[in-house]
Amino acid sequence: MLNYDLAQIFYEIADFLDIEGVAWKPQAYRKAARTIENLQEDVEEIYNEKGIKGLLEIEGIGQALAEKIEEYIHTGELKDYSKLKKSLPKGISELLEIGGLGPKKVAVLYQKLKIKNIKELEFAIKKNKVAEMPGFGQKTQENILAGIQLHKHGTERMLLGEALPIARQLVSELKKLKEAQQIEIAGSLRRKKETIGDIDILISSKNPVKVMDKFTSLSYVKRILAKGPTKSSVYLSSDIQVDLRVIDPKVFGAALQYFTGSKEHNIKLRGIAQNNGYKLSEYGLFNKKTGKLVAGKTEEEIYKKLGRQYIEPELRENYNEIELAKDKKLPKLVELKDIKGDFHMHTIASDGANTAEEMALAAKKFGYEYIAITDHTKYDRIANGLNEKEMLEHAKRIRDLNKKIKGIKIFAGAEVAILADGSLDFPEDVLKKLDIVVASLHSGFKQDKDAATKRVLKALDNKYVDIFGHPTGRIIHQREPIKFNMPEVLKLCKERKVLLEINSSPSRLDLKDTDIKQAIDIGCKFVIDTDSHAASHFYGLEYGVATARRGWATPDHIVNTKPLNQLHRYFRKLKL
DNA sequence: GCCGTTTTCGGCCCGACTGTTTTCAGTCG
Repeated sequence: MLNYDLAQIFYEIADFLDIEGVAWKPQAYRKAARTIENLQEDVEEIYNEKGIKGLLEIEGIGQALAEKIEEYIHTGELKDYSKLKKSLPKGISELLEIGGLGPKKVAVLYQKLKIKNIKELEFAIKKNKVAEMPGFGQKTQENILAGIQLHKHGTERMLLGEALPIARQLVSELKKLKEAQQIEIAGSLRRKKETIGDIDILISSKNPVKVMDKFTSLSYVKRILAKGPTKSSVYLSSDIQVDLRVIDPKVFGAALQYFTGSKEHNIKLRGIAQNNGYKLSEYGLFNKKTGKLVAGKTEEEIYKKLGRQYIEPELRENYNEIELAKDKKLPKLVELKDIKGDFHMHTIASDGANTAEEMALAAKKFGYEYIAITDHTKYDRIANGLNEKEMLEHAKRIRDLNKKIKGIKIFAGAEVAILADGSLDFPEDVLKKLDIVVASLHSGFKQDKDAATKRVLKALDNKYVDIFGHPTGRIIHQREPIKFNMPEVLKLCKERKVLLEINSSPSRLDLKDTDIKQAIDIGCKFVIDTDSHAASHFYGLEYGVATARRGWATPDHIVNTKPLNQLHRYFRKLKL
């Protein structure tokens, strides 16, 4: 995929042009970068199929940028980009990553103080040089220094599964205020992105000052970045930024819509508002001519006025949802309450924390109708994987649990390792004695694309494999997804009726949203599993469901929304 | 640099907060 590299280059060009003080072009480059980054197809394929014309069809790509993409496809280089890189020093774009520093200030620092990177900036601050610059001052200098510290601390985004509990705790604290009316989480957290940059919370209240005072004095607030009557920003002791906005109850829906984003979704929606004689902002939808408020109390009425059905937050990424909403063609997304079971979990037999019985009882309490217990196999020694004999004995004990525990069906399965050559860790005569087989990659993540594709295709061609577990093997912030040919593997899954797992573990979320969308287009089916290693992990199911929703999945795409008596349609060996 | 039911030229999302300056530019989301 050239998309990622090209997008990064366009972003960097935008930064360079910004520092040079060039107007408007940076926005155009950034817009193009965002579009390319989010594109489903590879720009190189588009170019190979339709040439420059195909590139021009992409939103935000005109003649000049299309030619640049063409140049990059042919030569792997961009002359204009190289030129810019030569004229400005290398570290300069990292200066823009520091909070409080934008292109104008960076330009001043570079031109007047010859500052080219963070190190030189720190040195200049120590000598008090920065405060003396025009437009700067003592306070600005301090803020830049604090920004440098934060930048060093790591700008890594927080996992959805880490941020959501923190946000919910804040919400419950703020709910105690009698001045607070409605209160909602907004931003990427409401859209349930896999990682979150900061937490956005909206409150409607007629007494903003009181709300802000309470918020900024919460015990886990470490530093106040800004405090005003409508907006305050703080850093928590857990090093995450929280923005709180106080909204007039009359336009709470408009604010919620605006602050939920995404940016791309909102830009598109504003354009539609403009074309229809409206102006849309966080303060409501206004008639452009009369200036009169026409909608704002709820999100629903805003979308309705703009001729759209309501769009779920998880879909608001400008992936065609605004167009489909016009014809009321958006899918009815799967919900947490639709999920009736779980096909992937571990016990103390391998690397889990609870016994099979404890897991089954907890699963029943959680509301599941059925589960499969799927411990590791012998190749995964580090996870205390079971050999064939141990697994079959384990399976018998699991099946026997059904006599003891009523009100939940317990299947005996295994999470079988896919070996480097694509063979499975257990022979077929053992696999066929298990109710459910999850096949997963736990090694060889550095294989090249061809080898990995062959390996996965061979493994999934085994007629006893029911589920492809956490397919890409990625661990967010830690391990890249394994590089196999995704469309080819998805096609095989469809043909062989292998179910794709959407793994709910917050650091996996694998398949991820965009892969799920692609798999749906190809015609695949899924299961949403928790991969629980302890009874408490069932509560992570909501992250898997959120990811499925971001991938446009409906209940019909997800096999574990089906009742127990229909499961035999999706699993070959299941005896009910 | 992009784009067009206001436009092939002249716009480009828009409002809050901060700090420096003293009426506003820069930054952020």
